[in-house]
Amino acid sequence: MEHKFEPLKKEPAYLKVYNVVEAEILSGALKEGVALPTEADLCDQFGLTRATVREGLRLLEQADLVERGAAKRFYVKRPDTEDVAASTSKSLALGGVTFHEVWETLYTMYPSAMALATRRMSGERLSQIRDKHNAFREAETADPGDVVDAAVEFFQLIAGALENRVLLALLQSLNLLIGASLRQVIGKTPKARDRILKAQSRIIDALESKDEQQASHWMAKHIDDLKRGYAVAEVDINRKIL
Amino acid sequence: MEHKFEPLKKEPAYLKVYNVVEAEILSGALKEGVALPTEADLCDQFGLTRATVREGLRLLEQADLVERGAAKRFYVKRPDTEDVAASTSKSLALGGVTFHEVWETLYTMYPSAMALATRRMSGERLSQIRDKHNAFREAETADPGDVVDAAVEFFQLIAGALENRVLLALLQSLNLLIGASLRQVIGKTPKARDRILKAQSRIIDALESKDEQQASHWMAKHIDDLKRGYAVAEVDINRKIL
DNA sequence: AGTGTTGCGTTGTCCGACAACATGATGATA
DNA sequence: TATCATCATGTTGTCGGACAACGCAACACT
Repeated sequence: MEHKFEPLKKEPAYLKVYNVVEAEILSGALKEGVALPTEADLCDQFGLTRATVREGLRLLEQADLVERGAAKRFYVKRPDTEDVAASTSKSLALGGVTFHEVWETLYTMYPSAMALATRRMSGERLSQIRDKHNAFREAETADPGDVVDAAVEFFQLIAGALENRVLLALLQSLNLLIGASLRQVIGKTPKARDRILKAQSRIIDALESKDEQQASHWMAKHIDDLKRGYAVAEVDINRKIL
Repeated sequence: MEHKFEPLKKEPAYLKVYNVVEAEILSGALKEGVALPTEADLCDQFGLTRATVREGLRLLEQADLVERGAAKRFYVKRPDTEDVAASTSKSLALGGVTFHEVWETLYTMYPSAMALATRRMSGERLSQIRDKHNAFREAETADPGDVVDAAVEFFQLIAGALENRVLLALLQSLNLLIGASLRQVIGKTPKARDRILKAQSRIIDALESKDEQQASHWMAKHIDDLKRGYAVAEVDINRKIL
């Protein structure tokens, strides 16, 4: 038996730049908000040329680990749930997921999240939700886009009430996807606004009376209703959302 | 009241490269698997120099939209759920989520996913799960790392059985996080292996008899058990997993 | 106060160059 | 003829230096 050697990796220098800086951020050596050295300084410290260092910086940029700040300098930034959700949902949408997959995920996750949301919902958040709901009701907008925005925002507020960044990130991704998919059918479903309003109202009532089962129940109904919207709009539920 | 103007943005050329190529991939003009033009060709086509084009390529690379293939060329690639999950979980872990947040998400999502998994589980997948389970049982490994791997793989197989890429991507992120968090406590929980084996066995039984409620129930128990592991290992559940 | 001006540091882009490497063609050898 | 070594070519990774555009701060001016 011969000894097997690992294919020794010689990662390009620009990747090393990325890895080193990422590790420093991870380890806490580079704290959030501090400015990265200028490109010229990085060149000195790494012993590389600007072209190479800059390629590494592009990787950091795309990874959302740094952010352009004052004077175009880079500042360290830990990606927040919104960034994570945005890139996740973008990749998924791009990957060609179907209406059905999005809907089913919604149907699987949200009702069970509602139990937690009901327990953890603060009075402050609840009144915020109620306010948004009322604003949506009173703004008698005919613009389908506004309806989608209001529907998605409702989900966002619920997700935020969970006080859990992991759940939040996952549900936010989902919310973006549901927004993208709703946008494609909302124009053809005239009664959508009323149905959404009614569903939200029932869910809010359940939240106010701290009734976990009712909250779950009406959320499931709400999501089921969204599915009916696809049928009304006559979109094939197995079509890709993009 | 003064009129407010949008801050007019002039994106740098390397970003334009990224956006243009991304749009081409999205629109389908660049199909998966086809090779990107060489850097020199891209320079000609965009009217830019290699340094600039390469910065754009680094963005595409980090976004997982292209992949190095034969002869180091770039090939178009739509990100699959594994890539999405990896970057999602990495960002979250980096964002400093706690053991409790990860655990709570598991507890919220998996039991309700089990109902769907039970319905959709194919005989083939089920026997695959059973095989892995038996292999884990018979490999009387003492290596804590192997135990974690087996536990995570079990979750992965369940998630895969859902036949839903959105759910899969979300649960995969979660699986990576649970792996990372388990790795930190498994060494201090000597009975973990047995408890995990027993839990898996019960879940598999429920899956075989197509009993959704039992599957949900034992999965909830399983996850609850994982939480007990944190207590045994005396880790503060509100600590960050990294 | 508010408004030019000037200067400096930094980033965005360009040019040209070369070594390292993979691929495919060429040629030598059995 | 088949196999293997060698070389030419194309592509990427890295380098060095260069310059324009831009942001910021300090200053001078009204």
